[in-house]
Amino acid sequence: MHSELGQIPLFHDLPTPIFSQIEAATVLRAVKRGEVIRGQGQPVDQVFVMKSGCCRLVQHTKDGRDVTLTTFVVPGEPIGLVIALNDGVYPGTIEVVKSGELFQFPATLVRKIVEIYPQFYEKLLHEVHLRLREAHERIRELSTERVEQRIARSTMRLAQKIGTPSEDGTVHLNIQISRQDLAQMSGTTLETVSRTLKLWERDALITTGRERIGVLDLEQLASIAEG
Amino acid sequence: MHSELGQIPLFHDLPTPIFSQIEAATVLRAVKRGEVIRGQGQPVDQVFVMKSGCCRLVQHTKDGRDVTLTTFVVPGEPIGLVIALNDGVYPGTIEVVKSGELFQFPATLVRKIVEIYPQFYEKLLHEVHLRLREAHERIRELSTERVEQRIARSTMRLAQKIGTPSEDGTVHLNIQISRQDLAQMSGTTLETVSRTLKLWERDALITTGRERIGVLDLEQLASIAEG
DNA sequence: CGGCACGTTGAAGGGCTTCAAGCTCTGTGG
DNA sequence: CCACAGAGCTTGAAGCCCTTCAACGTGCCG
Repeated sequence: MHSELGQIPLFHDLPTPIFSQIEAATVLRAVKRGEVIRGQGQPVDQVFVMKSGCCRLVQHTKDGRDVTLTTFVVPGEPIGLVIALNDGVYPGTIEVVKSGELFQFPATLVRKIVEIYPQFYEKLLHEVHLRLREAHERIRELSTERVEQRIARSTMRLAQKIGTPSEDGTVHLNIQISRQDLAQMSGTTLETVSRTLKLWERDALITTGRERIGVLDLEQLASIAEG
Repeated sequence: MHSELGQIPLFHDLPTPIFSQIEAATVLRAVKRGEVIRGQGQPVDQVFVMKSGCCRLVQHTKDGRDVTLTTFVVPGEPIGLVIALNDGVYPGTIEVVKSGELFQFPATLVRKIVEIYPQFYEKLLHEVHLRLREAHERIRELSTERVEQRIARSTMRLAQKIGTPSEDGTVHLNIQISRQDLAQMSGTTLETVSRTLKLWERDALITTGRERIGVLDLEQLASIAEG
């Protein structure tokens, strides 16, 4: 089976024997927008690597509010690999934001990889470290910044992670994203997001539509984010 | 030189040659409350492991506000080891909260450790993973919870990490901690912390004093944290 | 074309910040 | 030893940012 798993940087340096073993156990799975891959609190039995499309990690609170923990998981990035090493559970629901495909293989294989090839730890460490930095950033933002700044930052993060520039200079967020989604990423409410986007549209910073955002003036958005 | 470095779990399984090399390069450094070990943005030249006392990681914003990123770094925990692998800079100021001692050795040695003994990655990965979980928790709290809840959580986290129960059932936070400090950990202002602590004291949940907090009723504090 | 999810807009109000002034504790030096 | 300075703490008042609730648009799909 030729799964194209070898194209993922995470697996580039793996010795052939273990790589073949993973490849043999890997399923390529097509997922659709809205689909829930794994639920919050579920044991990590299978792990995933994005091939195309994208996902997010959402944490649900007792009183029914949702918080998006990560910026979107894009192709090449792993889901659950580190937790698999600790026999842990998913800290939130893995939800598909943009239809695509993901590689899936049993969590037990992760431990086999690092046993045979401990350098694999380095890649995982790098990945987790990046997410920690990002998390720290968000803690600072949530602690000190105003809502409008935080929405601006979320928008910019999206633009740089999944945006595709079109010929007219607009950065189009090539994804369906609702006011509610942005609110969960910024620690605010959908109403406030709606009002804020409306203001920005009036000032020609962005274009908006139903579950659609286009960034016109990234610089001014950045200046809002900075205060 | 007998540095007691071997007592740190992080270094338990290290092969003798590399351990000796580290031990030889390690300095035991006494630090006092208020001392700044390394500044935000400074390259990671030296790395540290707490031996006694404790530290915190504080991020400074442009407009002069401070945010405490980690709960306190307690004995046995490392500072800068992961960043040393990426030739990075300190993401915030390392500040001593309680006088004590820390081990210090050159950042370049960290790469040597993992080259010779890649399993060391596992320990680092575990450490970073714990902090990421904690960071995600705080993001959820900051996004969805009221100030009083967040102050309650900060207080409880402190109690469980550095608290020492005394005979009368009080959990004494064996550390000097100001209203301002708690505010930085909870994403609020010192005035709000002051008012909140006063309320709790009136209701016999805690005792307070200048830079001092004692927890009387951990359960009720928990119920406030939960809403 | 009707239903439904998403989005807009208004009004009310509250939680928290901000500013300000005064108080208390602690360590220090005369 | 005591006064004093300074850091930490308390308390009040004003007000704003944002949430919350509610009602009504609007776009999309079967």
